[in-house]
Amino acid sequence: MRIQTAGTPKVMRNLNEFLILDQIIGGGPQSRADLSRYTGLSKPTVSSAIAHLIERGLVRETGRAENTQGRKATLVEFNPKCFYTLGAEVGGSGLRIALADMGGEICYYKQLAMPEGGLTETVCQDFLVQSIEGLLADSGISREKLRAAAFGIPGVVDPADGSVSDLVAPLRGCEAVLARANLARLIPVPVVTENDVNLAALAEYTSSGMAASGSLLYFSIGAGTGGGLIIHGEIYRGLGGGAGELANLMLSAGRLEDVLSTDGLRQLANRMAKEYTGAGDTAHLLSTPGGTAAQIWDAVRRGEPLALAIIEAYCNLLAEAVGSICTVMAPTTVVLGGELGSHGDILLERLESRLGGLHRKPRLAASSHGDKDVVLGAVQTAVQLAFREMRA
Amino acid sequence: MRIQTAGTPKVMRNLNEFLILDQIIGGGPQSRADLSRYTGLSKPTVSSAIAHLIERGLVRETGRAENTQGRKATLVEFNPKCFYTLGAEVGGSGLRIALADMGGEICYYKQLAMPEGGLTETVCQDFLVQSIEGLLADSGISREKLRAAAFGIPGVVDPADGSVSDLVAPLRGCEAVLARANLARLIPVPVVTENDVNLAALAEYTSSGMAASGSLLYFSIGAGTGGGLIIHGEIYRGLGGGAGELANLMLSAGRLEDVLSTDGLRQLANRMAKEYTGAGDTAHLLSTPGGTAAQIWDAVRRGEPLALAIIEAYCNLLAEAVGSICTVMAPTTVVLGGELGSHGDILLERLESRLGGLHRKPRLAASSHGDKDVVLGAVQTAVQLAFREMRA
DNA sequence: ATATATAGTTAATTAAGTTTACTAACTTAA
DNA sequence: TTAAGTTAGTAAACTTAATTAACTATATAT
Repeated sequence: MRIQTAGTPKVMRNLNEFLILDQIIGGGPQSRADLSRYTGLSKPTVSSAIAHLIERGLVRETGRAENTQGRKATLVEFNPKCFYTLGAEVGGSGLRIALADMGGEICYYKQLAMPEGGLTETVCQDFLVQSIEGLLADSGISREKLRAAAFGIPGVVDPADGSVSDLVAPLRGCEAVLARANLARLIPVPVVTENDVNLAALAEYTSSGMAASGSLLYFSIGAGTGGGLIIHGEIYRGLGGGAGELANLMLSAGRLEDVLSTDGLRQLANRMAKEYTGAGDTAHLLSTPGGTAAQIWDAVRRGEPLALAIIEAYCNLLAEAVGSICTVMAPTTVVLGGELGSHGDILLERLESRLGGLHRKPRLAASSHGDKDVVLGAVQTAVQLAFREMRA
Repeated sequence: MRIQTAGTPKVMRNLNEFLILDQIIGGGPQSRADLSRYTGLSKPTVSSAIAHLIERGLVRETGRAENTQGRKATLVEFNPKCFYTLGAEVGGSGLRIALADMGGEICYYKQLAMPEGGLTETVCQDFLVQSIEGLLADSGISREKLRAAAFGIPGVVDPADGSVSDLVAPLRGCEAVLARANLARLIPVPVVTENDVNLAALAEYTSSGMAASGSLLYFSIGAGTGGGLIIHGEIYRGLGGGAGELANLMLSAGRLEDVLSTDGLRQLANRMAKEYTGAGDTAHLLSTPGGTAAQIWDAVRRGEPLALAIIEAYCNLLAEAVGSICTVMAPTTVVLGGELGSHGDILLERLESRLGGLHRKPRLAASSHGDKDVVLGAVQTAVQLAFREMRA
C-alpha cells in the first residue's frame, strides 16, 4: 500500500469509503455486516461510511437477505446511474459516441458519418459538439451528471498532455480540435484522449477477465495495421507512442503493413490467381485495386480452392508476424481486430496450428466486440477517470 | 492513492512515517520544518513521526543547517546502515554475493567459482550456504540486521511461487535448491528469486535514472542470448517468463541466438575469413570451434581490415534484431549487456547509424556495470523487498 | 415461549491528525 | 549592546474517525 499524499483523518475516511465501495462493486449486493467482515473495518465504521455513500448517491439499499438464522440483513448495492460518462471513437469515416453509466453500461449510443467534403477544423469541431449535444439531449441526462469523457483517436497521442499528431488522412488538420485541452474546454469535464487501438486493446483486456499479471496484444488489421498492448494492467505506449506500431516490421515477404493489410491480401490474391492453372470461376477474386478483399472471405466460406489457397498463404504470413511478436513480447493473449477480427472463424484455427513451434503459445481470439471495441475501451477509460476524480 | 487494506489510525500513522522517510531518502538531509512543507503534514506530526523513525533506527540527526536567518535547523538523514540485504547471482560458472545496506550500497562482496565436477543438489546447497555464512561472518553483520535476499538465476522463474526451471546446463538438477521456498528456509529472511537478465535490466533501469514512463530493454549477448524488459517501472515477464527471450527470433540470416551469440560471431568470422582474398596475417581470426571470439575485438581495435569487415557484417545482423524489437516494443532505452556490452566502444555507434531508418529510435547504451549488473539488480530488489516488509 | 444467532446502532474510548500559541535560537541593524 | 524580525521546534487544546463493548432489533429452532 503506497501513498503519495499526507494521510489526514479526512483522507483516511475517504479511503475507507472507497474501499467499501470497491467491495460492493466487485462483490455485488452485500450487507453492512458482510462488508465489515470483508474489509476488516468495524461495523460502526462501515455503517457510517455507507450512510455517507448513500447520501452521495453512490450506493442504495436494495432489499433484504434470506438468512438461515438471525435478523435479516439489509443489502446495499452500487448505484451505477449515479453519474454518467462519455466514450467516443473519432474515426476517419465515422464518429461513434456512447453515454454510459458508472457501471460501464452503454445507455445511449449513436453512430454518425463524418461530414462529406473537406474536413476543416471548424467543421470537425462543430460536428463533434453538435453530435455530443444531440446525444445528451436525446438521453435526457443532465450535464451535472456527466463526469468524464474519453476519445479514441486514430493517430499518435502524447500521454503527457493528450495532444494529437499523425492523424489518419481524412482527419488530418484536426489535430488541435482533438487535443485533450480543446475537448475539455468544449465539454467541460475531465477528458482523456488515447490512441484508438490502445482503447480497443483495453476493452478486450477487461472483458477477457484476465489476471493483472497477464498481457494482451490487440492486432488490428484492415486498410492499415496497428497494435495495442496492455501490460501490467495498463496501456503500454512505448517511446513516442510507438509500441505495437507493427506496420514497419519486416517479414520475409516484406513490410508487415504492405503484406497483411487488406490491400496486401488483395495483391496476394491477384498474384496467386494469375498463377492458378486449375479450372473454375476465379475471375471475381481478381478484384480491382480500388475494390475490397471481401469477396475472398465469402469464397473461402463457400470452399473455393483458390480462395482457400490464398488464405493458407496469407495465414503463413500472419503466423510469421504473430510469431515474431510473441517471441519478443510473450503476450498472454493475442486478439485479432479490425477487418480481420470479423473473420476469426477462418483465421484462428489456421493461425493456431501454425504457431505450434512457439515456445510460449498465447491464447488466440478474435475481437469479441467487433467494431465497438474502441467505444467500449473509451467508455471504460472514462469511467475509470470519473472514479479517479471522485477519489482525489 | 489506492489502498487495499482498511485505513486504521495505526495504518495512517505508518503511512505518514514512510511518506516522510521517502522524502528524506529522496531529498537528502532535511529539517523537520522542510519535511512539513514538502509532505503537507503539520509540524507536530512530522516531529512525532521523526521521533519514532529515530527510535526505530531508520533515521538519525546529522548536524545543523546554515540558514541565512532565524534559528538553525536540525537536519535528519536516512541511516542506510539500519539494516542489510543480500543480493546474489548464481551463475553457471560462478557465484557472486553481496551484502548491501538499505541504501543499496554494497558493503561486502565475494565472487566464487562453482565447485568443480558434478554439481549435485547437496553440493550446490552446501556451497551456497557456506558462501553466504562466510560472507556474513567476514562482514560481522548480525543475522537480525539482515532483512531480505534476492537471487539472480539463469533460468525461468515463476513469479507466482519463485520456483525455478530451464536452468542453464551447469546448474541443471539444482532447480529445487534455487526455488524461493528452499532459499527462504535456508537464510531465513524474505527471499525473491528472479531471472538474472531481468535483474540486470532492473539495475540498468534504476541507474539510468529514467522516468517511470520510460521502458528499457536489456539485450544480453554472450554464449547465449537473452533479454530483460522493464515496463511501467517493473519487470515485465510475459507468458511463462518468455518476454525478451529473443533467442528464437528469426532474422534474415537465421535464428537470433545462432547468429548473434559468440559462437555465431565465430562462425561468421570463419566464413568471411575463408572468402577473404586480401593479404595480411588473418589466420589468427580463424579460431577453432572451442576457442573464443575475443581475438576479433582485439583485431578491430588494432584496425585490421578483415576484423573490421566482420564487425560491420555482425552489426548489420545486430541492427536487424534491435530494429525488429524496437518496432514491436518501442523501448525508450536499449542496453547491450553480456559479452557484447563490454565492446560498446566498437558496437554502439555502428548500431546507432544503422538504426537511422527507425521511426522511434531508442537511446542506446552499453551496460554501465558490466558483469556486476545482475548482483546490483539483486541487491536493489532485496532492498525493495526489505522496505516493503517494513511498510506492511 | 424461550433460547440462540445475526444485523445494525449507540456510547465511551483511543489514536492521530490539526491549529494556535508558545519557547528557542539565530541574524540584522540601530 | 539591544531590539526587531525570522525560522525551528514543542506544548496544549481541539477535531476527526477509528475502535470496543454494550445494546436493541429481528430472525429461526425447539
